[in-house]
Amino acid sequence: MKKKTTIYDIAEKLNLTAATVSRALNNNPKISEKTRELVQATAIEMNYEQNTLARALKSGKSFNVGVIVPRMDSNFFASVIRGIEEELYPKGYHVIVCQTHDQEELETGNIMSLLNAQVDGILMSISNSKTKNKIFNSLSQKRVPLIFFDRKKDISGVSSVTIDDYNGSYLATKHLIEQGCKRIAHLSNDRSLEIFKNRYLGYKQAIIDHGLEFDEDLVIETFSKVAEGRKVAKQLLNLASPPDAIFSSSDFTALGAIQEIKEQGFKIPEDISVVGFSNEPFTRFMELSITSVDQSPIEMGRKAAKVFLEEVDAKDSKKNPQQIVLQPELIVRKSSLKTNLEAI
Amino acid sequence: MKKKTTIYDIAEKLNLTAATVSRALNNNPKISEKTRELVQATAIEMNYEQNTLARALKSGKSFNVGVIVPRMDSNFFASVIRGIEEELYPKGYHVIVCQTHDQEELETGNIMSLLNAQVDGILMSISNSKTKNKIFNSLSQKRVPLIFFDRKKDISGVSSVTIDDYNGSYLATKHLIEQGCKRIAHLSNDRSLEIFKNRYLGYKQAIIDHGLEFDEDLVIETFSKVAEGRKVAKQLLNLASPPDAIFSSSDFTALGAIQEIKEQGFKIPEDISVVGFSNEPFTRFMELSITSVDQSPIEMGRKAAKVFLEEVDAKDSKKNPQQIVLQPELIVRKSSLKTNLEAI
DNA sequence: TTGTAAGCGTTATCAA
DNA sequence: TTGATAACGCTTACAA
Repeated sequence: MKKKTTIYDIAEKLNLTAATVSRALNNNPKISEKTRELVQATAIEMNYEQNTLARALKSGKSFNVGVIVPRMDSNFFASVIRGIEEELYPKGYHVIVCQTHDQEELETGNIMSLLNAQVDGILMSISNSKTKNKIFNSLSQKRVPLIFFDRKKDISGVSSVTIDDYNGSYLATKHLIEQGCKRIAHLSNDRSLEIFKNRYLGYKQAIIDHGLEFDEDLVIETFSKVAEGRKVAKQLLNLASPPDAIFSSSDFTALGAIQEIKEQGFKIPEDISVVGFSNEPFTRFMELSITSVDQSPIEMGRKAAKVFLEEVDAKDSKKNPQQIVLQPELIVRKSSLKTNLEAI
Repeated sequence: MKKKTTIYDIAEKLNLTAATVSRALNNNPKISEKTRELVQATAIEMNYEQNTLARALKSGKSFNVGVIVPRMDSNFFASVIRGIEEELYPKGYHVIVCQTHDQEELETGNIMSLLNAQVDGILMSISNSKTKNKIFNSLSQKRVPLIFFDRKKDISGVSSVTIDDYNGSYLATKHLIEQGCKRIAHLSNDRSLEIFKNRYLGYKQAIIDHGLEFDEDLVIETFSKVAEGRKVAKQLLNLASPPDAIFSSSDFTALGAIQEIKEQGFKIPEDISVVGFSNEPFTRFMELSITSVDQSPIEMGRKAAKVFLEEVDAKDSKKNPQQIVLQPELIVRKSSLKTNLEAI
């Protein structure tokens, strides 16, 4: 194996010491311009590449950050990761992505794996399962910055970047009301997670603010799968007084609901309007495009990465945890737009 | 900061040396059973965690492998990554995922980044652009195993795990012929990539084998975007003698084609049948579900990871590059299944 | 401005 | 079976 060039090789060739070479390479001020240029030129000539492992061992940093997401094949999370990459690559960091598949064991396991891999920080969106705080405490003990995005937990001292789910939900529900809908059902999700709790609350408040009757029977807790959406829609359609609109906290359940509604012969949006959440690409591509709430995931990723950079630089000084909240945008499409407003 | 426990701490507490502790922890045979148990118990008690960085520095390995994919938000690549994870996590490796977004600069940049991060190997699916062989040569010079999956390049000494695209294509085309289609168009893609060349060739051969006329005008090269599918379908429908079926090398272009066909008032599959490739989840979820070719991505990932493990263990001994080819499966759905065969 | 030397946490080699 | 020591490649006081 062709040995890699080290700073010793450069030092030897130039009759200097490794220390000087190291300084020259790192643009340390305590060095002459001439030496610096000579060293840097020689480094290029000899194909020198820094051994990041050694630097990491010495500095205690790995220049890797871990990103933990429930899954990476959703457009939302993939886009957040993209945003994180955009911000972190230029700073010399690498991004290790792990998926939890919403399983608590995997979530805990991933955190431990990443810690073991010496990541300099963890950016994560927590899973549905109620991961114990214990593991997060061990993170702060080790002084590994933890930043939540999208799905957070309230842990003191931990920063987060989320969207205003409450407002997104409020906007979506208000839109349905303005389209003339009177009995709006809500497909909720594990409300021990803030995002789903807030989506529920925003929905509820919009109903109340507009003088409609809030009916708890129209709120169903399910989870983000197409098949679940079908199942739940079936339940709703069987009610004595079925809804004339469904606002889902997930695009996937919205899709399932749409399939079921159409199959039972109802028209969308005329009979029943549907709105989803997340603005997954398929909501745009469907024959019946789906109204949804966009969460600006790239922006979310970039913001989370910036917070990480601040915290990792802050070292031992007291942390000022930030709670950044982005504003969502309602994208109106066919599934809820009644062109003739006679329905009102 | 609470200092991490090192083997020195354990050694000190037990009046041993770090070397002995290291041996005990690594189940080195040259140690007494008693010491081993004592050390291991103490390690647990003191919350010892191995510093993988130091181990990496010493061994020259990082226990990280890099995975490069065009994008991670397609079900296909996400599933391959899942397969790789399943195989590699138990062996103590971590997986660093990078996306190229089909840009050559990013592809080259990612490889260099990963090398700089000291990955022990790279598993990749190459991008559409014609990445220069130079970068791959530098990989083999550094003795970093490179394994291609799905989208490969023929480089001597490099292993690959692919599916039999030729056969998948052949099956899909044959299926359309059996459904009574006579003029089958093919949406191709950059044929400098083997997968798309093979899908083209399988299609062509099936046409010829079944006595149909092969018409080069029915083959259109495009790229994997929904909007492209629409555009290309428009072209095809404008032909003097339009096709009665479209076999697309991508589910995304198939989807676009379907949108356009329906918009122009044709019926699917009666007037025009459509088959895609990759078995993305949306092909199943659409109101009009789409026939597609499944590529068993998880299996592909696992196989690729296994090849990596073999190569990384082989050390300096001569490599025996493997070319593993998996068999695809045709999943027939509504977009091509004519229930009444009167069309024949 | 440059050199010396210690140290980051391991593992491997040699000696005891 | 265990201990002492060097080495992996780099950074950084401290000394010159």
